[in-house]
Amino acid sequence: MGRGKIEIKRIENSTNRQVTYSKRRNGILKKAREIHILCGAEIALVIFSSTGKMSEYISPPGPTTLIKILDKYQKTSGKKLWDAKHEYLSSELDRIKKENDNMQIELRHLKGEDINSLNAKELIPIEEALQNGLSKVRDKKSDIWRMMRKNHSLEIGGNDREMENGYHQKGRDYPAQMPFTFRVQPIQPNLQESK
Amino acid sequence: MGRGKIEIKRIENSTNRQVTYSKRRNGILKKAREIHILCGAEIALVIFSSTGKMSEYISPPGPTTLIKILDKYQKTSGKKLWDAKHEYLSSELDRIKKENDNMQIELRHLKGEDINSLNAKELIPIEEALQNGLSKVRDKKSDIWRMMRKNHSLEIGGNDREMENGYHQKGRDYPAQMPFTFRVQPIQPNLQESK
DNA sequence: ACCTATTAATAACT
DNA sequence: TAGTTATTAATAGGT
Repeated sequence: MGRGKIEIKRIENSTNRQVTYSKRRNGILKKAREIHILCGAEIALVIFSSTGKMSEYISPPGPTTLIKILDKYQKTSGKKLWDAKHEYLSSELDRIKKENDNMQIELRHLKGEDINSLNAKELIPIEEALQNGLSKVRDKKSDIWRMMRKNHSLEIGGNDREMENGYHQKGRDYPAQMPFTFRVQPIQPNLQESK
Repeated sequence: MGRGKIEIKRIENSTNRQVTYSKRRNGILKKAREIHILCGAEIALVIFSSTGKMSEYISPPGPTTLIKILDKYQKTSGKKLWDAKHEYLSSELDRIKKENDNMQIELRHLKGEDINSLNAKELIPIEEALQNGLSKVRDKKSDIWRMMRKNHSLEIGGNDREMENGYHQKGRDYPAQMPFTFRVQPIQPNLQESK
């Protein structure tokens, strides 16, 4: 497409090569834009001229588009772009995500959620775990209760300084069934998030 | 350049779009090859069709060319690629690790572990959760049991072949409180860590 | 940079 | 999905 046909081989005349580069680069960038607009393709195009000047066209505009495209490139082609460290991070992430999912499931089961799909045999260990946990927690609570009565003090836990005010009702009787029902206290922050 | 001029805007007809994509993709790949050969440009081109199919053209052939081009891209443009990716992975990892830790703690507490440091007030929600979970699991087990009795079959779960030995004690009475207490069975591995 | 003859790409059709 | 062709688009070589 020009005043004459040319062979596709390196242009030796350097001026000519530059000119051709410039023209064809514009052509490709335009084509890239067009295929993106016309066909919704995602496209990442980076060119360096032989003199080191860079041009780029990267399709859905956005600062992370190139990264996303390169990520997809890796997954699709199987070729590695990021180094070993990144690989390590990626695999760690995958591993922990899986662990997370498993814990999520176990937690839900212990809370009695999502158990409709389980059969009796699968329910047994869950029930045992719950029974076991419940015993331990109740024992612990009883321990604490006994200690408090023995000391005639209501301090709970050795390091707990927030338990002072209005709390020394010595000799109060607690019902046997539910020895502790604290209707008191500044609300403690949840257990969650030990950072 | 065709039987008619077209506007550069998304082609709505999907078949048409697909055909045009295919043709233009070939066109761009050819142009990319040509500018590389004619002008000695380095070029990295990755395209994904809207259906996710990838095509690429990467110029001086070689397994590390893309990486080199992207390195140059970073230096030339000042935009981060590796670092941005790295930072993203790191923060994701941190976030999920925290989530993981929290679940770990909650799980251990539900199992009655690591509860010595908890005070009575902290034990209450745990006990409630356990009580609640236990009820739900027992209800579910009862459901299953009832269904099984109705069907005059002791098969537990459709695919369970390990339920044979010593198990068909027809007519055994189960105490009302604890309809199922399989004191049998190979101990099931704990739920933990399905890897 | 611009011009334009010529080749190359491709839109519509089969 | 792959070929054909009329037409438009890109561009080589010249100014």
